[in-house]
Amino acid sequence: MRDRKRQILELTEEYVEREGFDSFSYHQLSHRLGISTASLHYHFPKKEDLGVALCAFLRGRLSALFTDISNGGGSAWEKLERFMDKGKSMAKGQQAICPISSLQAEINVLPVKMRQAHRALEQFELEFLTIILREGQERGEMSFQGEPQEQAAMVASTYKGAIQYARVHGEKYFQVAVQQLRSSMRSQSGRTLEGV
Amino acid sequence: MRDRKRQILELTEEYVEREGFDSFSYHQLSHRLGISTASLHYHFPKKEDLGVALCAFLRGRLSALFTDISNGGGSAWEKLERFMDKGKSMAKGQQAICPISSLQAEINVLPVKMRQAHRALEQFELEFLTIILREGQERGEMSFQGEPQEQAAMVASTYKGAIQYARVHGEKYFQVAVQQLRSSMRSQSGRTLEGV
DNA sequence: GACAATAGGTCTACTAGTAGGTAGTTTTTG
DNA sequence: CAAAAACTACCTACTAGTAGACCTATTGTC
Repeated sequence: MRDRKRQILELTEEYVEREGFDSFSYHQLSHRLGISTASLHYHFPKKEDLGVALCAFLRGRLSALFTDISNGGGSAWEKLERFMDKGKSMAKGQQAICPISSLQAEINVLPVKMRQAHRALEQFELEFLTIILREGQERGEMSFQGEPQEQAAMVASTYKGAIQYARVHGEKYFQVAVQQLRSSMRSQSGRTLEGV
Repeated sequence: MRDRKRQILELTEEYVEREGFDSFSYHQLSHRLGISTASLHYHFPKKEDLGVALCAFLRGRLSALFTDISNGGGSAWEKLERFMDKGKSMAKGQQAICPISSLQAEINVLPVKMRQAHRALEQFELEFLTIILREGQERGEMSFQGEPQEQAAMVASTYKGAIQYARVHGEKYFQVAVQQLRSSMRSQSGRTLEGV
């Protein structure tokens, strides 16, 4: 089995999304996979190694998504929606939050190498979001004050924060928060019209 | 010492803000306070008890803050700023996030009683935020589509999310995100003016 | 084709450390 | 004195991590 590593990483992601990196154990992982903890240590000697590999894994998927969105065409709004699609399914599935947010929340108890990998991952995500917002602003599709980079900070906070809130207060919380976010960026002329 | 309990709770809050509830131990607490872990167990038999007490402690402080803000007068904007002041100092002090957000992030690994206490705490906070936003909207100070309750979901997500992001990306991240949040709610006439 | 040799992956069995928690005793304090 | 608050000493459970044996599929060699 060459994809055992992948299998482990996918399960790790699941646990990170639901419990956080510090809260799951090699024992839980091994039990679910039907192998021993020693086998897990064979693939990822230290838990830190597993964590860094997870960051790389997430980055790969994120990168593919961004390429996909960029090449897919459509308006900036459509791109933003595709960017936020994952969060929608997370809030729906319940119990899970964005793995990047999960790592962010426990950043102070994470091994140093993981912090660096996480930070780069987050930077990467913010830069892509900035590109979408810049396009939206330049084309006059989206309306906001300040620089696209600044607006990206707000959009990311709202989006990730809403996913986290949704786990406690229900799926609807996410939908409502994101709807308000959309309204706040709707171009001036559309601001008095009814919702999307 | 009658305020030993308070002392423990304050230190617990500090740890929750920096590391999370699951990641700190009675040993750390006892070491910092110069007492034994058994003494800690005397005041709070189970860690769950400490967690529930922390929620009550936080609720008390929050309640006092809300009363203070409500009685303090001023515009809805001024009230919102005072609501968000705590986050400002957190982003500045670095290393800390809102304790309520911290608990929110690890909600799935928290004892059941803590989840209930946390949920109520969050509801309480959201309701107060809703009141401020309703006042802002009714007085024409703030501009947003939809119900105040819906906007509160977005504002809370943005605010809490920004504090969390700031711990990784620096204080400025929080300031920028909140500035964009303000801009998005500035009444129509002011929207084309320069920032606050 | 037969025969090692090798490497990948897994196992059992173990270590050391730390977590939360308890029992029973002693000290401090009103 | 009596209650509150602290202590010493311990237990059990679980954590990450290690050592070394074992199996099995491929591969190079005669």
